[in-house]
Amino acid sequence: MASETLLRIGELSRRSGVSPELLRAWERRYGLLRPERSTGGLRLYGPTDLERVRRMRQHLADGLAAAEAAALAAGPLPAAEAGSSVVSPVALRRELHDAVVAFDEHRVQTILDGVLAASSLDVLLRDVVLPFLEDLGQGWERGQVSIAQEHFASSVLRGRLLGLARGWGHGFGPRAVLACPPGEYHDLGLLAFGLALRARGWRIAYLGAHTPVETVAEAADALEPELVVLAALDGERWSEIAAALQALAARHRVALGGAGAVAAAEAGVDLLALPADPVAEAERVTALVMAAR
Amino acid sequence: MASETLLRIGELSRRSGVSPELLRAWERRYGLLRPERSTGGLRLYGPTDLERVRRMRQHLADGLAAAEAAALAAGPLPAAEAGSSVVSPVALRRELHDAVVAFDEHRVQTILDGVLAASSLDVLLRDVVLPFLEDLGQGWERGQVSIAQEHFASSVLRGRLLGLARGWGHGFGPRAVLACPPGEYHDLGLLAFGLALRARGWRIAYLGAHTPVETVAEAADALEPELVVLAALDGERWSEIAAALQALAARHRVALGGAGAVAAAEAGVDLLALPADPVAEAERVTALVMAAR
Amino acid sequence: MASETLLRIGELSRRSGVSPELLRAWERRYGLLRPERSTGGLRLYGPTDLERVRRMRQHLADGLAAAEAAALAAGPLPAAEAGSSVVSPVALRRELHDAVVAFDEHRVQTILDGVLAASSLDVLLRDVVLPFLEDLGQGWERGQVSIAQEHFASSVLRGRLLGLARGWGHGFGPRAVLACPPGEYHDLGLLAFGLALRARGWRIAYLGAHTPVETVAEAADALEPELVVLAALDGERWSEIAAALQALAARHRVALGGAGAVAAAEAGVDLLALPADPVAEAERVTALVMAAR
DNA sequence: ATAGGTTTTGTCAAGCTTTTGTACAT
DNA sequence: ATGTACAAAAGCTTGACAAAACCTAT
Repeated sequence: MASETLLRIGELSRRSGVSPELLRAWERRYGLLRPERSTGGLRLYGPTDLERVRRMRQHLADGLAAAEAAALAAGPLPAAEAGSSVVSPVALRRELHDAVVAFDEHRVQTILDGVLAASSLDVLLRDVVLPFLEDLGQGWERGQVSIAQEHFASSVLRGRLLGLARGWGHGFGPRAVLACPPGEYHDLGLLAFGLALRARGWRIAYLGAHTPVETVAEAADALEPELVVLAALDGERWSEIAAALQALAARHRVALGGAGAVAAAEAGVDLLALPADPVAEAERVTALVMAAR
Repeated sequence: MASETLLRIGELSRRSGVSPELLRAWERRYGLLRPERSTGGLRLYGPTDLERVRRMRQHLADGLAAAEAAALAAGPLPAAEAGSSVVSPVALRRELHDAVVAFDEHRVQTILDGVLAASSLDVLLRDVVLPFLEDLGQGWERGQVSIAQEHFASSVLRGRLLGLARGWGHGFGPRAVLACPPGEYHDLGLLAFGLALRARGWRIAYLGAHTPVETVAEAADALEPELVVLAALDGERWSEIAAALQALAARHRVALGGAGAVAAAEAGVDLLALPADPVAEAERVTALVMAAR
Repeated sequence: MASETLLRIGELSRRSGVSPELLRAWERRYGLLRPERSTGGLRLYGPTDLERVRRMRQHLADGLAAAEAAALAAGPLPAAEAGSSVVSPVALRRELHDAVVAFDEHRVQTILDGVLAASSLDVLLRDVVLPFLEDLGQGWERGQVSIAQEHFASSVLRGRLLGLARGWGHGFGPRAVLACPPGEYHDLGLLAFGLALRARGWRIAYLGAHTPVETVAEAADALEPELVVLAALDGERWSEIAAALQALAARHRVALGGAGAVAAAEAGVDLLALPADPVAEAERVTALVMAAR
């Protein structure tokens, strides 16, 4: 606790990636940091200052003006970062794992409640649920989890994510139609993508697993969405539906996610690939659509 | 209410299918509409005007002279169809149907909210959701609903039911392990059965669609439930897994639900059939288990 | 409320997809937005402005004239859209407060629906409803909330919680008899406790506010519950009924909740105090009963 | 239905100011 | 380390303009 590591401006600059001049400018103009001074007048920064600078940069990356970013970053640190019960995503995933192994649905729910209360939806998806699903998808190579537990976990998570999805068709943002291609029954990643889009203002029409491309086309023709997204864990799915995809892409903007999406997208015309994780791709796609308007 | 949507003539024309010139002619000749005017003199039509134009067209199609048609259509609108506070299940299903056809997720949720506020879970399941699913399952013989809308509806309902299922693994009651056999992906009926059990105090472990019988056995061996339930819409599923079912029934009490469940249960030993609707069967099974205690 | 994210026009443009020039034109011509200004005169937009712009665009897409679209979009935001998917408990309580002050029952229900869909019942009770009631009581003391508003909030919340309580006497778990002592009319905390118990599998018999201890004893003698719970906000209630409580505790396990419960429990024999919040106490009591089984 | 004039609305430009990262002199 | 300077980026106001939509009258 008492071991206070005080950094000088050069070290803070190196750790934060912000030039010393700029750090001084932020201090002078916005009072972002209030470093102590050495007897010789050198700035000495405490451990929270680095976190403040990181928040400043995050807000700038979000598009806020420097003055606004600083006003937000200079405020008190939210409890999550302040120190007490900072549970790492890794620890959370292990807790989830234990709860699933015990078929303890209530504990799973409680853990998710905790994450949701302490952080954002993005964090829940990117750092907890999706990595956890990745483990699931890899067949639990350590052999500690049975198929039964995998089914159980899927069910509970699907319920939770669909709960967060309530009302996601409502509003005024751009529309997206989401579906998995025929034969693909793993829709949790797509669900997460839908939630990440929703958090960015989109309206979602969700068709779920195992949907024929013609069916997707019907919905797209009816709704005229800004984006149609198909996602599959299994890269085999794409080749069988290449022709139908092309027909769809002729009338709508179509994106492909999941394994093999890049290859499948390159094999066609006017197909957008979503190779990265759902949250990142939601961010990217949103920027893209906003720019196109 | 200040929130009145005023349309200009072009939009009214688009929505009514009547050319702007004709709309103006009807106004001049018969006084069919009395639009407000913008400061610049443009016509601004209120929400009732569209209805008036539709009535005008209907009367014309019925063979009335334009002057007569206008005289009828210009009259006051009959009291809106709004109102009826106590809604019959049939009306609710039609409302649900309309909302699904429009891909209006929010409306679906609102309708379900209303049912849940006014009645019990049993009513929601037995009289609304399950009959509605039945219609879905019959392929919407009237041809008014596409596969896309069926997928959409399944998704929304699954989310809703899973939301009601939260915490259903917790408590003191008898345990049930629920799953659909391999190849069966329609799990909404099973979900409804689980909820009906939960409302009667059971603890539920839900494995969901497409679960190998061996996987069900794993879970059952781990949890030692009072009851294991497999359900399938597709009666074909049972024969392929008859042997595995017998092995399971040797160690646990096993019940089969859905189409062909009676035949499948009679073909084996110690298999309980659940032929009636999920709510009724939940009641029966509960009585059975209580008696056995 | 220092943590308000203010956007400059460029960022609002990027997020909404509307050019800065057009945003300024909409402001000048229709007063769509009323941004604050920086000291230098730059426009600074609040978080609701983005939603307003989205609504404007939607109305335009629906065919409304810009002037009409703006008139609709400039109005107050409906509760459902105001918040993004996941909101902090603090923000939720503020929203609830606003809805109650406006006597807007539908908005209250919508807010509660959202919490219930996104989180568990425990969260609804522990982090939203109960703190909200606490705030409301204090607001009333300080004269910021009228008695009418408090009554309104109580009745709406009671209706909602009772709706969730449907069927809670059913099942297999341990039984609990719940009541408030004579003179005590605030039963919402007790209701919340009952729901938290129910979520843990208990069967609840609820006698409600202002119940003579003899009446509680009658019910307890008939039902032989694992636990009898009396709760009062007003600590004065206990002394008058100390003797009757002792008689009850001789035949049943009795717990006391609410203000002064600890003192009252210590003043007697075999009385269990429930000093913490209802959810935590429900958890504790359940563990206790499970251990005893 | 057409013609000729008006209103509405999105876009653009010119000239000036504010904001902000970086550089430089002390 | 401090303080000042500077220039690019972003923003402000005013004014104008043209295409689309709409008006009246013939």
